[in-house]
Amino acid sequence: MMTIGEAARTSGVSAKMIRYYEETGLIPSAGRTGSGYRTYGPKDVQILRFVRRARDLGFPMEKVADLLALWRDRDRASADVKRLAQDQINALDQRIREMEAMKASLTHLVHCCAGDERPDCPILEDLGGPAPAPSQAQ
Amino acid sequence: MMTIGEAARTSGVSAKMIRYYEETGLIPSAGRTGSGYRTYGPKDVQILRFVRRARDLGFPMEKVADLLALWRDRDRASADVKRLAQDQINALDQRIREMEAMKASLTHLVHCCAGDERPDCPILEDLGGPAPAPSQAQ
DNA sequence: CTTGACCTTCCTATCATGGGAAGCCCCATA
DNA sequence: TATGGGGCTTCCCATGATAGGAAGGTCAAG
Repeated sequence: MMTIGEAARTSGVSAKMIRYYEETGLIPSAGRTGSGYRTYGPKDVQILRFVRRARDLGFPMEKVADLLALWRDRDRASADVKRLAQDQINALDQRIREMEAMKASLTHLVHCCAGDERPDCPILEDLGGPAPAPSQAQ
Repeated sequence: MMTIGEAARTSGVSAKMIRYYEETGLIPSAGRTGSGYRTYGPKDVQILRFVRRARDLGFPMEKVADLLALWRDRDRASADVKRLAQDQINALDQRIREMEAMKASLTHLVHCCAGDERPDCPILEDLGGPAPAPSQAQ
């Protein structure tokens, strides 16, 4: 049995976050010593490490909760886990594409900008330019 | 002169956000009618559109403020603008790389998972696995 | 018994945005 | 002129995941 500080060090989850995860119900409430200190065993640390790794893969906490539930369920179907993982890949892909689009726009603008001591700048001209014509789209 | 609602529609920035930008000093305080309604002219809408576009390129509000300052400064050096844009490209690149790494890990795990009705799942095994050996790194 | 490290709870902030309530204002129409 | 509906105002709250800090209790080593 260890204190929250030791559990934090061995799991890679900060003590702050461990308490937060407990408060929100993501993880079960830790045991307590007579004086109120939380206590953690190897199993608890494993759960925390699980959460940590799922977060490192970009899963939002809600999905981490789903993964934890499947992990605990010995009768799960691996298809359910795989679907969660695939959904997360798709979500990442979506965000990557959005950022790639931003990057492409910026890269174009940067290539058009002299980048010298003169004030003329196509980047600012683009940002401050007129609204694109609505082109009578219905 | 238009109301905040019209300014929102023509600039693409919500009325909520226009008030927030004003409150935080990103944009100058709007004029007011006798009865307290904010008023916006074409110049104000142009500023709002500028902010909107910079945000669409992923600039954090702090950098948007820097861009606005350069935009207003007729003696700016385009090099300063270009540097901000390049920094933003680098920041995007960083985040894209992080997400690509997550995606690669997940893709590997997904390929290893049967995805059927059986409970055996390498994804969960990986998440719940033991801590990687510290390998006596100093 | 003191000291310092650790634990507890509670409150605050972040970043950018949306939601909603309570109340005032403006305009058009009956 | 009265009324109704939509728009405006301010103020408060929530998000998601995390960090910071204050005030106070606890533990262990010296």
